[in-house]
Amino acid sequence: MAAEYDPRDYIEAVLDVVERIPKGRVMSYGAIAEYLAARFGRGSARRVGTIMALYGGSVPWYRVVAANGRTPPGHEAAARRLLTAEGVMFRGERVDMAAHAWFPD
DNA sequence: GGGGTGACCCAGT
DNA sequence: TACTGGGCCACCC
Repeated sequence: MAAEYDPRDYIEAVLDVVERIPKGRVMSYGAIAEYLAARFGRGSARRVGTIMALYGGSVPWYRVVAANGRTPPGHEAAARRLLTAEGVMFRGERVDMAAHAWFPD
C-alpha cells in the first residue's frame, strides 16, 4: 500500500485542535491522539507529544497537558502562570483535570 | 535492517 | 502518592 497521508497533515491537524481548546480548559496528549484517530485512523499520545515539542510554539501549547495533569517538562512555570491567569485550578504541581478537561464536540 | 529515544498512557504493586 | 513494566509510533543514527 502506498502513501496513507502526508505527515504534515497530521501535524497541522494537531495544531488545529490545540487552537480550538477554549480558554480556561485543557486537553491531554492522549485525548488529542484519540480525537484524531477517528480521522486519520491512527496516532498515539507519544506522537502528539513529539509534535508539540517541535511545533507547539505557534499555538496555546500550555493548554495541552499529560493525562495525569502534569505540565510539559521544562515549561512547568510558564504553563502554570498562563493557565492560572485563565482560571485553571492546580492541585499541587498538576492541573485539576476533572474540572478543566475538554474534548471537541 | 536494527536499536535507542521521547512535552505519553495505563495497570499493577 | 510514587515507582515499574509493557505498549505505543515516528525519527534518527
